[in-house]
Amino acid sequence: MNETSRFRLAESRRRVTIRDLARDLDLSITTISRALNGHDDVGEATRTRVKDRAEELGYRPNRNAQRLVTQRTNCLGWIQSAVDEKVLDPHFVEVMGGVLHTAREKHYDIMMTGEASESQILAYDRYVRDNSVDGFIVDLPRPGDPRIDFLLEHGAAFCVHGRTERHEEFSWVDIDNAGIFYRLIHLLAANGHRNIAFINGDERFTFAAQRRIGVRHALRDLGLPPESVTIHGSRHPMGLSGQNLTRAALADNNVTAIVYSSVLMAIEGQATLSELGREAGRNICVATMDDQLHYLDASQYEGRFTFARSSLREAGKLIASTLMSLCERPDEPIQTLVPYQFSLGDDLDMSKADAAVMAPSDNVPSYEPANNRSRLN
Amino acid sequence: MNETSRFRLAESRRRVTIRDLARDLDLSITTISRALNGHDDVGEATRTRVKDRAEELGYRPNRNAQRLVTQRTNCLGWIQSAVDEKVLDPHFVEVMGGVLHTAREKHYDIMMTGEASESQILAYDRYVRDNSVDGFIVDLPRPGDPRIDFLLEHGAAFCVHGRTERHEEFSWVDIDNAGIFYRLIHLLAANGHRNIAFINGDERFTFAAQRRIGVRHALRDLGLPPESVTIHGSRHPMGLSGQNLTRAALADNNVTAIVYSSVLMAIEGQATLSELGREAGRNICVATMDDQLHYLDASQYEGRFTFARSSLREAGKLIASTLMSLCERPDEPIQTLVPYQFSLGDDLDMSKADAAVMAPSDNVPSYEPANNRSRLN
DNA sequence: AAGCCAAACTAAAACGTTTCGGACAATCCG
DNA sequence: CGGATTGTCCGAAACGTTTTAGTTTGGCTT
Repeated sequence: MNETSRFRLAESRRRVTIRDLARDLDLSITTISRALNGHDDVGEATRTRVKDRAEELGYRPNRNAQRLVTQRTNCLGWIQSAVDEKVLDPHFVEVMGGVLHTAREKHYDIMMTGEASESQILAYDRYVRDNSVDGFIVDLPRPGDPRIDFLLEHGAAFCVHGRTERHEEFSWVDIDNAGIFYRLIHLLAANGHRNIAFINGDERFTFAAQRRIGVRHALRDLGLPPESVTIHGSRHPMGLSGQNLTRAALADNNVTAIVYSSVLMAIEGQATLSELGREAGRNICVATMDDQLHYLDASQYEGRFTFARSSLREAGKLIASTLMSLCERPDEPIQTLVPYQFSLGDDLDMSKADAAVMAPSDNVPSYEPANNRSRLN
Repeated sequence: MNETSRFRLAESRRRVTIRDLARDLDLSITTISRALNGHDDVGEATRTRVKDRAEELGYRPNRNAQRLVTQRTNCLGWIQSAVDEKVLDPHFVEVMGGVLHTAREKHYDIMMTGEASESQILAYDRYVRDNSVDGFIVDLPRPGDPRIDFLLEHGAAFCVHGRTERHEEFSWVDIDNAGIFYRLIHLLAANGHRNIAFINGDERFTFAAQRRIGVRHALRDLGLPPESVTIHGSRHPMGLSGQNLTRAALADNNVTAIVYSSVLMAIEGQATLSELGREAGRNICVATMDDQLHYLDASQYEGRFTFARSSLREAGKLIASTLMSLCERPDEPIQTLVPYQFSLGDDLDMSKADAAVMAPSDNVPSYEPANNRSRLN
């Protein structure tokens, strides 16, 4: 291959720019731009001519040039906290599926980054300042989460999956964690269960802390002693698997019901139940949150388990659409409660419970901080 | 708040640019840039002065301006095929954890996008042309995968997690799927198992197809009839859960061993085994691929299961580093086989098997296409 | 026929960087 | 002491868009 042909190849490989297109069509760059972007000051004939030729030549506007001049990126940032320590879990992909789905519809991309927890805030800071993204998705909030303070401080657009303090001030998508578990306990109690094991998620996160609060309030309102429900640690850290936790829960022979915070743990626990001669729906009552993890097939246990069902994928879709509309016109915070439904096992009877309490639709989105310590400001 | 103070606020909120910094330090823009980027034609005194002041003012170079002028984005594209139909599964997050970890180290971000399968190639095309990313991660290749042909055609940088046809021509990270399952069958046969159930992954993907080939070759080399191993469909589509498949496998009472393609299925199947009065390691032999899913705790089954263990997270790290070095100097394809180890259950004896066959270290990276149909070109 | 208006188009500035080619001193060498 | 060398710094062009503030053209009024 001689120099000339190599040059030609390189030349032909060059990406076609708006200038090339303008020269080719003998029009100004301005007209090309405005034709392609649908402005109304360009004739219909010209517009189709431009569009057709652009298609033919495979012209794509350079995203970075666009972003530079418009100051908008059409990218949503999603910073993964502590990729090493934190376990990206199966629930996460479910949310991500929803986010990607809806983001794509509006031609947004997701910019994802892992970050050690010490440098977390720095990562947000960097992205805010260097024009990498238009807004942020914030995952798994904790009580007093510094990310939220930071983002509010800097006036950045963001949507939180979950709630924590200051939740009136920012946009979020969440389920009624407290309410769901309040009602689950209520339902179990109404069906005669007085010795319940509760296997919660990681209570350093607000979602799990809220669930525990829901349980506590249920007992209080039912006038039952706190010991009616024993709490069996969280799924994390590693080693506290569904199997282990289930075994620990059933060490007390009086336990008649187990409430799981995740269907994944419930399924893991199944083997242990069998080994111990327990059968869900017959001699042990199993209730669990069902996040509708696509990969798992929870329908297997329909009728044997009691489910509180809510779609994490749906939550992901809502997070994305919330954040995108926030990026486009940031006015009031947008706050969405994702609905859920109960699906009872054959061993439970809904009619025994107070209908007014059980109806999720009557629910006033309840949230209360895990503790009342005054916030730093 | 009056107009003036509002203006001031807005003004002070303006992101600081290199021009601001230059004016502030009474230096040229060029010098700022070169000082910050470590060029050697700027005095040490000036360099520290610039760096300190940049830090003070919180200056961050506008990424989009940088990307525009350098023609490099420091972004890796990861296009998720068919977010709706394809199930983003727990294995995926594990790989992602590794990718994010290593990408972050070298200051790369991951640009993620979901795309319906019809428009898949279009999405790659767009990203290639519009300067969105420097290279691509390609997931879950299938036989004759059009994405690979396309990317080779366009000379784009990419790294595939897995192999398929033309694997000599591109960069990949993979495990020896065929070899692993070849040896697993060999091991089981050497320990007297003559009726084995194999629960494979989705055979539309090469990883699962390769595993099946490994099984077939093992039987051939051992001189055992093909019926010695029955294949029980894949995990997908939905509804074929670990429970269902395990039940189907044990419908044949003569089955003495089950080989799972994923530890997730193996764990799901545990409940079913218990129900059927089988106990792993005692009256049923369970062997499984263990991808070291962080969220699961497979150590529970140490000694009862036989594991072929390989880290998906490690694979993710390798994918990222491969792709990044490809982006920086694209020369020869980089091809990496991720190692694995066996961890035998107490019911199996390694010494009964031919050591020469079992040693993974002796393995010649084997790959053969699932079928021999000639490729379209 | 002059003036006006709308429709269709465009030149040039701007976005915020990096880099090329040079400029200007101070130092070194013979 | 003059010329070459070295160490620092800088002006201007370039990257590929969008947008502002027009200009041109032709038809329509009156």
